[in-house]
This record gives sequence, C-alpha cells and structure tokens, in this order.
Amino acid sequence: MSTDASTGWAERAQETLAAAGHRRGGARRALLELLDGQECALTAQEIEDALRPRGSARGQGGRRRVVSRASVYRILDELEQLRLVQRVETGQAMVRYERVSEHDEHHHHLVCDECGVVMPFSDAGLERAIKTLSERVPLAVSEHEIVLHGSCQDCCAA
Amino acid sequence: MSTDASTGWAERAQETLAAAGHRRGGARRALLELLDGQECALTAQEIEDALRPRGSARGQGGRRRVVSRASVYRILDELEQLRLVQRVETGQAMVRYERVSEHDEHHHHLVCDECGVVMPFSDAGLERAIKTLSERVPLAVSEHEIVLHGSCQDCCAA
DNA sequence: TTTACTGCAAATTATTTGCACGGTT
DNA sequence: AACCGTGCAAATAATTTGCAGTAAA
Repeated sequence: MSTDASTGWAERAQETLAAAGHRRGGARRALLELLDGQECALTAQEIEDALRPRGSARGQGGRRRVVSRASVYRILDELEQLRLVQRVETGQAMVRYERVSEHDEHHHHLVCDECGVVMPFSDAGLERAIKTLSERVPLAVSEHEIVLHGSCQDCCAA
Repeated sequence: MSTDASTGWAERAQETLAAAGHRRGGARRALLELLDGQECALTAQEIEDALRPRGSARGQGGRRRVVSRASVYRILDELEQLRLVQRVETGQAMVRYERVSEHDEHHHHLVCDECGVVMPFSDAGLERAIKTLSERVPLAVSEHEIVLHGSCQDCCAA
C-alpha cells in the first residue's frame, strides 16, 4: 500500500485479479511487470516484442518467456475490464494500452503524425475544464481521453 | 440556396477536390452530400448503409446508387488528406468520420459505453484550455480530439 | 484433482488494393 | 480519346477464438 505509485500498481493489479478469481500465470505476471515499468502507452505488438526473450535477465527473476499474442490481447482485455489498464486510441493503426494509476495524476497524449512518436503530457487547467464540463453534459462521465496531433520537434526541424 | 456553414461545406469540398485535380464521380458526390447533412460522425458501415438505395428513387433528385465499400474508404481517405474530413476514434470497433467545417465551432464527442451512442458537444472553456496548453507542449499541434466516455441518460435510467 | 492459463493456429472483421469497365473532361 | 473514378472480389493486418496441453490451487 505504501511505496510509490508505480510500484503499487502491479501489486494492486495482482490483488484485484486474485479477487476476481484469477490465478497467477506466467504470461500475466510478465505483462504486469512490463506495463508497470512503462511511462506511456504501448501497442500489443510492442508488448509482444518486449516480452520476447532477448539477451537475458532484467529485473530480479529475469526468466523471460515468450508470451503469445493471444495472451497479450486476452490479458489486456481482462485488465481493461477491471479498469487496471486503459486503451489509448492515437489514430495510428494499432490501439495502445497503458496502466491506470490510482495515485498518479493521469496523463494524455501527444502524437506526431509524421514519425508516429507518442508522448505523455498532463495539464491541470485542462483537467479542470474537463471536470467542469463533465457535469454539464448529458452523460455520466467515467473516463476521458485527449489526444493532440501535430509534428514533434525532431520532425519540425528535419 | 442558403449560405449557412453546413451548406458551404460540400461546395468547398467540391472546389478543393477540383483544385486537387479530381473529377466528379457519382460516389463521391453522394458521399459529400451525405456527410454534409450529418451533425455527427459516422462509421464507414453507416455511410455505406445510408447510401444504399432504399426503395426506389425518392423524389426526383434522389437518383440513388449503390456505393461500394471500397469507394467509401477511398473517398474518405482523400477527404481526410485534404482536411475536409476528420477521423474520430471512439474506442468502438470502427473508426468514425465527419466533415470538418471552417466556420462552425468544431465539436468533440460523448460516447456511451453501454449502448454505443455518440453525441457531439462543444465547450469554450475546454477549447481555451487546449489552446493555451498547445503552446507549452513539445509538439506543433495541428489537431486535437477529445472523447468523454460514460453512460448516457437512457442507459443510466434503465 | 480441478479448473484456470497459455500457446498455436485457424477464424473474424475492418480496411486496403488490383483490376477492368464506365463516366467525366 | 485520355484517364480518373468506381464496383467487385481478393488481399491485408489487427484482434479474437477454439482447442489441447501445462500449471496453479
């Protein structure tokens, strides 16, 4: 419970999963560990690649295994339904996923339409505006997603 | 012929297309006409269905034709590249498309995660916040998209 | 033992593309 | 006549699902 927000996520996720009656499979554990360490959203493809055994041991156990694409999607779906993971639609071909923290201020995304890089950002004024308008709208708002498109600095320079 | 913003769109689109060296095909005309009359974003499927000939020609001008799915996507893509149409990612299975008006205040979207209904909304405070933060971010922002998820009034009542 | 978890491969489904014909200029 | 626009059907590519073996509890 203590510890910092990001470390807490994998733990909380594990507890939530257990409470929902899930066991502790290797693929799920590897995926939780990976997502917990990410600062921003990943595609299923990136996740699969990251979980593919390259070199070895990173982290304590370091016993990397191949995790099938099917498991990646299945687990991501479970996590999304439990609100532990959030989908991020960047307008690129593939959907992205990232962990949902209880403690951290959530962030939104900047997408460079030229090179495809995705960066997180957060803004208090924006959140305030969202919160205010959420109460004036004909919808019981549970989530919101904001994506800014444009050209990143590298692409502008080039 | 009124001169309101929505009527102007199809006209402007037509001019822009002509300037880009396009001819006037029937499918494209039908699609422009349809999009021009919409208040909110449609999926390719909805567009295809809407362009499917219902009963026989309704009224004299209604010379309905079938527009193939391939054309719908192709035309939507052209229009998007010319910035006449904008993609809207609602987190539902299919992407949505809507016209981009020069005059109208652009809007954003409310999505009911239960029944799937999509509604437009706009908010000056939100736009202001976006504009302000766009200048403080490491991206030359060209577009932004905001989607609020939740439960619509009908679903909350049910 | 019981039942969930996982990998593999086949199945789905939205979107794209190749090709030949018909329409626009 | 020249060539773009369109429909059709096949091709892609991301995501899902059926099945059988493996591993938690």
